Amino acid sequence: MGRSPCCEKAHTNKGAWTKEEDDRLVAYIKAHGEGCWRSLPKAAGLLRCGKSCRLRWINYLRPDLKRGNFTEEEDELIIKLHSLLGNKWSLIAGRLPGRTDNEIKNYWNTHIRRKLLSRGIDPVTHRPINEHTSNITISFEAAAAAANRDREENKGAIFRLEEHNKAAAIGRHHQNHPAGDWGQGKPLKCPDLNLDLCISPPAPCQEEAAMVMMKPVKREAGLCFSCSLGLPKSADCKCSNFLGLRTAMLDFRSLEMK
DNA sequence: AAAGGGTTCAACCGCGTGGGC
DNA sequence: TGCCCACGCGGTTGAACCCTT
Repeated sequence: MGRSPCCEKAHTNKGAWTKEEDDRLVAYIKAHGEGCWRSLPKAAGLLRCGKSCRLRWINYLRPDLKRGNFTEEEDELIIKLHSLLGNKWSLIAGRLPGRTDNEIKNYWNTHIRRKLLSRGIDPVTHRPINEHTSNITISFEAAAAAANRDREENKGAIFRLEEHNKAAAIGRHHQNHPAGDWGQGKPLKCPDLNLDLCISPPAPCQEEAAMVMMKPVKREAGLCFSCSLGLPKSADCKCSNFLGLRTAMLDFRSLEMK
């Protein structure tokens, strides 16, 4: 027994949307707002399933969509976020106002993957393609192991810093790789965001960080350009945020929350 | 000009999750 | 506590378009 279908497929249209269908959907949502996708098609007089309506609205009809080509700035931000979050397209989209997860996913698969490959970077691991693949550190699954290995390699220095930061109930953003080094022809290293994701019970201010993470970043909301891209702080930077996070210990479970 | 292969992207599909009962 | 339902997500598909020969 399979899962029951989300709608009565025999009486629904499929494939490309017509102008008339678009108009009906837009008019209905303008009048009644988003939500109740299952009942929306019938109410709006559309022969579509709710899922299809939702997707059409979110990916194409929403008035706040940016559309048009991605900028270099957006490219680099997507790459950095992907190295941090993996294929969490909705989370990545949440950091790019006006862009949808579907759009970013498609753009990644068609443009950025190739761009990274041409730079000699594995788009999955964000490591140089010829580097030994056992050193993957970008996934959440590997984060704890990577943190341990980093501690070993740095003879405890990072660990002490972590302990210090834990005590101060703030996270870490110790970073000393010039952003310009990345992808500029030198031996390529993965963009070392150095977020050192840790699995730990939330400290008091983590909840605040989690709340911040649930909302899309608006760059004008106190983030300088460098911080919004995850680059090292500039001399005149006064931000206490990184990628929309307060510099708190980042609990990856918070990242998953919406 | 036409054929064929490659690319892009809108849309679909199935599963996981969380809330309500 | 367990079930059901609706929603949201990520992977996949396929039609339309583009490019090369």
